[in-house]
Amino acid sequence: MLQIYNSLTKQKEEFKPITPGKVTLYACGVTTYDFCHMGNARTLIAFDMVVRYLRYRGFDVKYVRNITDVDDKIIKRVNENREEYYAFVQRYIDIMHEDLKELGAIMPDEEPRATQFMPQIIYLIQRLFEKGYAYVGGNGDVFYDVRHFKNYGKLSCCDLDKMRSGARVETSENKKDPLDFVLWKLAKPNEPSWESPWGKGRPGWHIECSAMSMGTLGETIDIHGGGADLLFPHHENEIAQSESASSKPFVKTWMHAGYLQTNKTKMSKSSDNFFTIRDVLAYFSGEVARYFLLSGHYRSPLNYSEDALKQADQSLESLYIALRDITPTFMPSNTVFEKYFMEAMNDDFNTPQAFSVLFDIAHEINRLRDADMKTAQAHAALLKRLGGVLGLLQQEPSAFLQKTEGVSAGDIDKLIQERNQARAQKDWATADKIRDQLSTQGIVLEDKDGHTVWRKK
RNA sequence: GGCUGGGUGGCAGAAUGGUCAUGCAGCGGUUUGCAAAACCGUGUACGCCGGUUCGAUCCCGACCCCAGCCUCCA
Repeated sequence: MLQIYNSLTKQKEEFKPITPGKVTLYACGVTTYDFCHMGNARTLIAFDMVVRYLRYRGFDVKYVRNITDVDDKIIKRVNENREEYYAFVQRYIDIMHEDLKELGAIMPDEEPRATQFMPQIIYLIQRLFEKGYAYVGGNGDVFYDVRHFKNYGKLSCCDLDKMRSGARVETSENKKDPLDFVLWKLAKPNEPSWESPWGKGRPGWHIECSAMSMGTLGETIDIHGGGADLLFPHHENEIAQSESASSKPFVKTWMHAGYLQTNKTKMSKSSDNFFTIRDVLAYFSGEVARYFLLSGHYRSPLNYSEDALKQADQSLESLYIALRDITPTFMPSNTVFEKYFMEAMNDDFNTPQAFSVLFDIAHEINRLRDADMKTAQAHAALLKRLGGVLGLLQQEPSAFLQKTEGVSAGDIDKLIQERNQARAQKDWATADKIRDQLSTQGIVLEDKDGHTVWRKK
């Protein structure tokens, strides 16, 4: 039984899709005005893992991840760069796609962009007017009237009046209530704009996701999620808009990924403590970065450090060593490993626990490979399959273990030959000298069963 | 001020009322020409103080500390 923690009810619930066997899932993507950082990657990879596991469990998942391509920050950057708007946005979309590919992410089935949903957005705002939830403010912008929606605050669990006492809520004479938020914002000069019944302008931040979620997946969907920082106000506002327009529940299960931290504080663009995906990929492979991101439970904070990445690299290496020089064959029967793996993942996607099962299988392969190659091969097949559910271990082991920089495989083989000639003559001094030489170049040699294999260190 | 999560061994990071997380690193052993890898073994970990209990890291209460949201944020 798959259990998922629902941010709306604050508890784990048995997951039952609205339509048996099918899952509609919407993940909030990124705003494309800069390189994605590892915090973005964490959330993106968390949902990637969720989709993969749901599919492994046999669900027919429709996976939608949006792109926010209208936004104040984008406009600001575009004007600073004096760049053409769509060219700027497209550049960062391409970069995001490249980065996510490196991290082994699957593509969503649909990737809607806010700018492609203007008619739906405008229609949604019209519906909100008809039902009395929208009004034109003092400055001509269109606002959502939170006072009208009695369930406002049900996700982020805040009392309207208490939130107001926080004093960090910006007041404005344009709004009826400080918490009211913009649905449609009138354009200023040099801003991209779209025609609407309320004048040329652009949508507010939250309305686009409501329009895209309902437009691509329906008015009530199974899973909607994003980073924990979207709980309020973004997701709260999405609920308000969507449910007051459709009079239906918007989302059954809300999922939120925990923060990636650096030095125990949240990694974010505004704090200037972030590392982009590319920063990490300059030193570690995408698979190592992915392993790291999944090495903590998706809802827990995860601490980013170079050391943590190194540990991920080492861990992944030992899994690949188990898969080295072995041909995965058929699935083994009667093993308890897959059962344990599923139990871990069924418990709100407990990837750290699932990892421990992967290591159990790796140990089993290493124990069996001399005594019972056939069973070892079967376990190798299982390890690769379960690793695949997490988007890991799909490379050839040699591709992971022998990724060299600076030294060519041909040169290494030549030196290994020389060394083995020396070894045959028991010229240990020469042999060790060659090994030390390779070692300084980051190459480790292993002598086994009369031949020598190498890997990067 | 309101609200949400946390505090686990050198590091990362899970579960759990009483026998093992797991990984990385370390140590001892087997193996090896020496190594490496692998295998076997190895650690007085659970913020502080009370309480419940035959027994608590895990339940309850107080306290301390940390992070986060309440403003753009994955």
